[in-house]
Amino acid sequence: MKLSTKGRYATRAMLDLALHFGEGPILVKDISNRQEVSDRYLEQILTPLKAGGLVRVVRGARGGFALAKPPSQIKLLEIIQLVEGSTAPVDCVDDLHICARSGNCVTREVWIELKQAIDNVLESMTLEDLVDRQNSSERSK
Amino acid sequence: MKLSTKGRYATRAMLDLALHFGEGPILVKDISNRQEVSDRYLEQILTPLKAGGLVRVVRGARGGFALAKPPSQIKLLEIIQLVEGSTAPVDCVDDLHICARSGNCVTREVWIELKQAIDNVLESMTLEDLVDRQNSSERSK
DNA sequence: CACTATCCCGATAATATTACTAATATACGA
DNA sequence: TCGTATATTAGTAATATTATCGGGATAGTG
Repeated sequence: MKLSTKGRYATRAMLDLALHFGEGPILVKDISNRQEVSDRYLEQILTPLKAGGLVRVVRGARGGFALAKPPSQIKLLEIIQLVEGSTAPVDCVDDLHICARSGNCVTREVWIELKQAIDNVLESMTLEDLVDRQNSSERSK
Repeated sequence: MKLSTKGRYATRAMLDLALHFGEGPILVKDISNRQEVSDRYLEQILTPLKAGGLVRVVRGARGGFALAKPPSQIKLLEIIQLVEGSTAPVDCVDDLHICARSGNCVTREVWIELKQAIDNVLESMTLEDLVDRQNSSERSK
């Protein structure tokens, strides 16, 4: 039940962009430096986020990445789904036909409930929530 | 966020044992046949469940595996934890020190909430619940 | 226009995990 | 003491993940 680095890095990169929202294009290199991850790898992770319309890109000199929408309109679930695919803990949750047993499999029902619990958390949280938390934890130092 | 086959097979094997609770030792081979998984691999999966005290073993002729407690006293969370380790989606949830950023990392708080949501579901469900569901879905055929 | 900054794309290397197999040791019961 | 069954340990093939690299496309800048 581990989240891969894609999901973690993507979330951190998006939070980074949210913290700099409104400042124009941000360099991948700046994000990767602040977040201490490989910039080449981060590029790959940003690609599906661009394709999914969560970030917009300015190419060429003075280019970079920026959120395509305000942080309040980006749910964590969207980020995770774009880089990791479904949050289903088992594939049969999304596609009944990959396992002949799915029709009357009681464990499948458990995995469905699990997915719903996960989605509830990630659906209810936006980048703005993270920004707020970050700010208030900074202030309390 | 995928559950490995260990978690899935272990859950199904334990449900199988629960359905045969009270019938004495059950052969690994019988479980693996019914559940259509490799018996060699299933043995490996049962090992941590034995170590964790969820199943008891009778070696030698007429041996096999059986639940160590009634199905009502075995939570799915215990099964998953024994074969997969923690349900934490990211390692820093269990051990703050594996990442220097953990001290003031807001994404970590999200992963903590996620783990709690997962545990809530798995904690509230026992093997008996699964047996009941299975029986009532059988009857409704 | 030439130059440079920046993202884009495809390939692939390195590593880790998963799923499974093999062989041998050990225990129990008749 | 023999046959049946699990225990234990080591090995491995397949796959997925993580990360790197080279070269190319694009857009500002002077």
